Amino acid sequence: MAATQQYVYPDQDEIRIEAVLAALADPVRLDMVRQLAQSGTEISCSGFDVAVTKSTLTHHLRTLREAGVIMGRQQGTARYNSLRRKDLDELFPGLLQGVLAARR
Amino acid sequence: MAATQQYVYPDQDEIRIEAVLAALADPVRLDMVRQLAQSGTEISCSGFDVAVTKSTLTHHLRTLREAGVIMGRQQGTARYNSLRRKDLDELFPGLLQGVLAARR
DNA sequence: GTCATTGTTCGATGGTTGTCGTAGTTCGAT
DNA sequence: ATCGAACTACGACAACCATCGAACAATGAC
Repeated sequence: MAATQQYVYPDQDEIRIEAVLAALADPVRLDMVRQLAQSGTEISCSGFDVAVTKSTLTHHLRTLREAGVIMGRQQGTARYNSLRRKDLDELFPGLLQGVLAARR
Repeated sequence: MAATQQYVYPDQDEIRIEAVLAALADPVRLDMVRQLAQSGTEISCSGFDVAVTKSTLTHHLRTLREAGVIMGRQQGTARYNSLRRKDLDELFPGLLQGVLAARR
């Protein structure tokens, strides 16, 4: 199922800081978040520049989604992912900014 | 060895964001950091209010120390731990603030 | 319909980690 | 010098997790 399935995203008040931190702690996922933040737009699954297989990428996207870090929009066979920046900034003001300020 | 041993702390420029995030992602460690931030002072190992055994506490303190989140000062048999707030704020401005803003 | 593209799901696997109990070490006080 | 208090170190164990390959599902194009 490449597309039809509808995912459940945590409401803003269901986002837990521990889950967000754990999601951001992995190098691959942190890189994905950086790419999302830097692009400022949506990125399709295949659009991420990461050195893992498709199935591993799906795993990371699910982790980020369930933590409340990203949202997904379906279009055709493609799924476009975007940062939940507003939700995160409201809940944890400064967190994303601080994380993204880290030198790579 | 309760005291004599000198630990090596990462220099500020050796602190990696991934390690900091992983250190903060654990509920017990996050709670310890919250206690440090709220108290504004040092807390001895036995001064933390956590529901784990001493050996587990030592493990968490080591994780926080090696990630660059805390420093330790030896005095007698006690080790006083403090937040490396200045180092973290300089490296990742807003991160600590955002994490601490999270509702418990 | 057939096929390529896109993404998910399902084991399996190896590595990491949080937890504990036990033992050991250092320091200060008696 | 003996004792207790404060931590640390080590081994063990269960749980979790990042990774992959292979198989599957849905969409769009031909």
